[in-house]
Amino acid sequence: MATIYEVSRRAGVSLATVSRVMNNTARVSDATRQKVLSAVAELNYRPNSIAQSLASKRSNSIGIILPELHGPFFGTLVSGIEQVLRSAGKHTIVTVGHSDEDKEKDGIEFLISRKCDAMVLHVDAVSDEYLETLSKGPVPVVIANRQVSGIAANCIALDNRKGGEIATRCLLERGHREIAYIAGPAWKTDAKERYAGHRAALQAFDISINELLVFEGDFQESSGSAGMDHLLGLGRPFTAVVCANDSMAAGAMRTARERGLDVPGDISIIGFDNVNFSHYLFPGLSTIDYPTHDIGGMAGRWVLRHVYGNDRLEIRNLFEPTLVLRESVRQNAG
Amino acid sequence: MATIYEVSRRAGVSLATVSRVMNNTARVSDATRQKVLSAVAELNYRPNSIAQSLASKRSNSIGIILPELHGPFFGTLVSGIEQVLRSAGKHTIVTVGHSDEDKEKDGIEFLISRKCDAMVLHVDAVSDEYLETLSKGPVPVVIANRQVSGIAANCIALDNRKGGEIATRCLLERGHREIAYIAGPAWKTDAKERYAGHRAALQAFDISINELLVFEGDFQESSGSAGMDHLLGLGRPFTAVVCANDSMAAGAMRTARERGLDVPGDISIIGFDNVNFSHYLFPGLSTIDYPTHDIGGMAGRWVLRHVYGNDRLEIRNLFEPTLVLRESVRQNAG
DNA sequence: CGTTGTGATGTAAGCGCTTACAATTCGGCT
DNA sequence: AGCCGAATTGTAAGCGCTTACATCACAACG
Repeated sequence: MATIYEVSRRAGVSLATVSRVMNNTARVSDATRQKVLSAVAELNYRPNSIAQSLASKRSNSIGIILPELHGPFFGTLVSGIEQVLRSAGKHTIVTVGHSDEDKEKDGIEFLISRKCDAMVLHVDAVSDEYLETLSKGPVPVVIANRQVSGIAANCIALDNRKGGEIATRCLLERGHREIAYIAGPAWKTDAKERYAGHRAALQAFDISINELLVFEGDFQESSGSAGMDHLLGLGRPFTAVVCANDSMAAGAMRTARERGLDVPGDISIIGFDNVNFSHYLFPGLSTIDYPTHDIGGMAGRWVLRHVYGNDRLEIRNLFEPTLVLRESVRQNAG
Repeated sequence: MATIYEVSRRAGVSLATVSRVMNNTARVSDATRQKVLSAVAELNYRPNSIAQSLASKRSNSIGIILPELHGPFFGTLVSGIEQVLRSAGKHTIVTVGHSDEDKEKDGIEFLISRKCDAMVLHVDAVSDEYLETLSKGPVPVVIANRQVSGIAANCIALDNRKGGEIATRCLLERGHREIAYIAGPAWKTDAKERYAGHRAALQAFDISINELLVFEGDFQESSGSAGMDHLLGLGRPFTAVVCANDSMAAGAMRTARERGLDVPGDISIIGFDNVNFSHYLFPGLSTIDYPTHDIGGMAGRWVLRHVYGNDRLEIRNLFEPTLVLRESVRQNAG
């Protein structure tokens, strides 16, 4: 591979000049620019970006850390980030944290050692304090899908609470009064907030929460099934169930059908996330749209703005969830 | 951030010695090793991997290029790659090609300039020749989910043809004789092979292909719906339809139901890929399992073996598809 | 006691680029 | 002609590390 040195020789100019035309970092006369450009073309020269990074202390790469890479959710998120960053000539280094504190920290350390210009973090095992400290450090941090109070400006998230509220309100407005809830793991922030939204909606309708009708799942389909089983076994009547995410809703729906219930005839179900498969379900799953791609894109814009100085970019920190109404929810006949 | 120089000063040894203990690249007495290690700890030193790469001409990073990042498929693939590479201390740079020739080439150029030690490519727009030439170049290439004849050893793929055969055979063995086919885009290699498998299976049962019952879709759900509409409009009887992927199968299934047909009562449907949502469908979709995660993992192993010299690793180039039987396929009563 | 071999450590030359600073050129004025 | 400042180009010092090679200390040996 040709180096900048060979280009400079062939063009008959200095290293610095070549560097300048490559990076458009200073005025160069048209004549020399042409000489350089043709030397570049002849030698098929491509700057070694590793060397560039070392010399400029800019790596032009952004680290991303996610809980997982498979599944419908995170791919969409990375996709959003990558798209805006790539179009600005930056690139992404992706690594996973498996929702494990050590692995998450490890991944972060790794990205730092890789001299990323910034990091986009989607982590759930490390503490808020850790993140606050981290954000004081040398490498800028944007936190996706989590709100850390001390560093709100670095967070790009969905208003989960409002989402939870909308979901339950949708049911209430359709006449449902006995509403069960299949929650996410209580230690996860988003799960907590969705649940808080649920309670707020009930309260707004002057309905007291029946703790019996709440089941704590783990965001997996199987726990949706288990939750539905549990709820049905209670013998307490209910006409609708809110699930804290679509996977659990799918499990719940399946189990309800297996128990001979009709959805939405006997029971309405609403999920959360609007993942890719939710409209494939039968009946189509009503849910709360999670603008994952947009949130990813916004995280990318945040970086462009705060790290690469593109000040014209508007940043929004909190995204609004919206209702997606499909067949799984129906007016309560009772 | 501390540099190796500061560590060497604090430990009272030379740069080289610090480097040696960091990389375990030569014998160092226990005493000095301890001195170095504690200096490292005190300064919280982390090698600058950019500088390492420049000096060693090893970047310890592997480039990945994919058509897209969202959707159920590619996330799983990256996940497989990342997992095995990460556990070997390597990392991944991900970029997308959008199935567009220029973008794919651009992405590849980018990864090369980034001095990746190797590239894992999942591309469909560039030509076989381009890939063959590329593989002769300085950076090793492994090609996922595509078989390029000249460089078979660099390809990790699924036997799509056999998969197509298994799908159709599954229907044939259950008494179906009038079998429709909703194909993928004819210019995609995998679509072609799956279709070839379909025809082979029919042939093995001495059934001649009815071209009328073949519809070319584009792998999207909507074209599955369109395909089903088209087929039903033909007025020719058929008792089963093979879809070249699950998304189209989902569309076909939905449309069949909307037209008042029972799946699998009136018509059996089988898909291909076994994507995450296929078991969420109602009825559960029978399909051909695509071991995406394993294929990704194998691509990672290929790199470990051929680039980092881990010779003990076994490489398999062709993966066998397997049948996943769910409710959408039933014995033909007629 | 001088040699020699061996293991441990140090020295210093890059890796390919960026960038502060110095040098040069050149047009416009007086 | 002589001078000045702006525009252009060149020089060279790093960026933080790896690694070939040199050096050193020391034990074993004849």
